[in-house]
Amino acid sequence: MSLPHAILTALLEKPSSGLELTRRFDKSIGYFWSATHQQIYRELGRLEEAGLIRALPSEVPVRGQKKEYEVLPDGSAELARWVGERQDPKTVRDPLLLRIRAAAVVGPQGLEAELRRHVGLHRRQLETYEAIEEKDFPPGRRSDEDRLHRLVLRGGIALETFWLTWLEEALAEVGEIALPAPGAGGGAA
Amino acid sequence: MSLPHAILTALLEKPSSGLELTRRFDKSIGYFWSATHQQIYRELGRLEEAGLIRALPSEVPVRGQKKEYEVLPDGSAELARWVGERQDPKTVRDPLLLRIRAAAVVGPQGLEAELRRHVGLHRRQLETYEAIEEKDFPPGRRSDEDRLHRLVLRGGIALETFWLTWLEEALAEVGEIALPAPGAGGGAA
DNA sequence: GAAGACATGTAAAGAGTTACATGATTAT
DNA sequence: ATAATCATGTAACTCTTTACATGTCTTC
Repeated sequence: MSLPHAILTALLEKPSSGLELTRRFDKSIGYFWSATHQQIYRELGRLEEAGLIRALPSEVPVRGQKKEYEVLPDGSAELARWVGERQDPKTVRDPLLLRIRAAAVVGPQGLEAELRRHVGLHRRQLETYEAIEEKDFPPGRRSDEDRLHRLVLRGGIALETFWLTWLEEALAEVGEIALPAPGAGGGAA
Repeated sequence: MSLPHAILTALLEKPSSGLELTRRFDKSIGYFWSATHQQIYRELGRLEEAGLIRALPSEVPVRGQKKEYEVLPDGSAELARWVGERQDPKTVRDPLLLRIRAAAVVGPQGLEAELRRHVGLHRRQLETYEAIEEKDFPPGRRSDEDRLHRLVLRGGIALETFWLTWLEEALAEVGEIALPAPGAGGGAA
C-alpha cells in the first residue's frame, strides 16, 4: 500500500499531471519506488475519489487534455500518519540469490556471464547516484529537507555498493567452481 | 516468474509435499524467496500440469492426504536454462526509503521510533544468518554446493549489514531534525 | 492535412496476500 | 467422541506488468 503515498509525496513536492508524475517516477522518486503510467493514472483516480487530492479546475478535463492534481488537507494528513506507521520490512525475494541456490543443484552454466552483466548495471546505477549527490548536495549547510533527500540517496548508494561487493565475491566463487575438469563440476541434467 | 524455479530448486534438493515445502520456505529458501502455502499449492499444480514435476505414486492422492512431488528431467532442464537466463534486477521499491522522502514534506513524526524498530528486526535477522553460517559452514574444505549456499547466505548477511549501517545514519539525521524548537521543524499539515 | 509527440486512459494476465473451507490423523 | 493438529486446497482481492486504444496539439 505504498503507491498512493508515493504519489501524495510527489504531488506535495510539486502539483503535476499524470504524465509529469510518470516522468518523475522514471527518475528521482522511481529510484526507490517505481511505477508505470498505468498504475499512476489508476491511483490518481482512486485518490481523487477518496478526496485526498483534486484536479486543478482551470482546463476542460477531457481525454487527451492535461489534468493537474494537487494534494488536499486530508491527503497531507494521511501521508503524515503513514510516515510513522508500524510497517515491517518486506520479506526478501531476490531472483539472483535464488539462481545461485539453483546453480548449486543444476550447475552454474551461464551464471558467470549474467553476474558480470549485473556488475555493469549496478555500476552504472551507482554512477548515476553519485552524480546526483555531487550535483544536488554539495558540501555546506543543508535544510532539513535536503538532509532527508540526501539520506535516501545515500541509501541507494549503499545498496548499489552492497551489490557490487557481493557480486565480486560471487564471481570469485563461481569462477573457481567453473574451473575443474570437464564433466566433474556439472549438474544433474 | 521465479516462484516455480524456487520450487524446482527446493524439490531437487529434496522431494517434498506441499506442507513440507511451506516449512522449508519459512526458513532457508524463504530467506531469499518467500512464499505462502497457497502460492505453493497452486504452483505445484501448474508444475505438475506442465510435466516438470510429478507426484510420487505410492499414496492415494485424496484431500487431506500427504502428496510428495519429485522433479522430472524437463524440470531440471528448465531450471538449468533459467540459471543462465538474462534477467534484469527488479526495480527498487522500498517503503522505508519512501517514508523518509515523505517525511521531508510532512515532517518526521513517528519516524524515529519506526527506524529503531527496524534496527531491532534487522539485527535479529543478522544474528540468525550468522548462527547459520557458524553452524553449517565451519572453516575448512567445502564442496561446490556448500560454497554456493554459503555465497547466498553471505549475501543475506551483507544485506542486513547494509540496512543496519544505513539505519544508524538515518537515526542520526532524523534525531537532529527532530531537535529544533517545537513548531519550527514540523511539516505542512 | 499528415506525422509525430503529448496525454490519458482500458484490458488482460501474472503474481502475491488474506481469509476461509475441508478432509485425515493423533492425542485425550 | 471430541479437540487439536496436520495437510491440502478455494476464493476473492490487490498490486504489478504488458499491450493496446484514443484523443489532442504542434509542426512541417
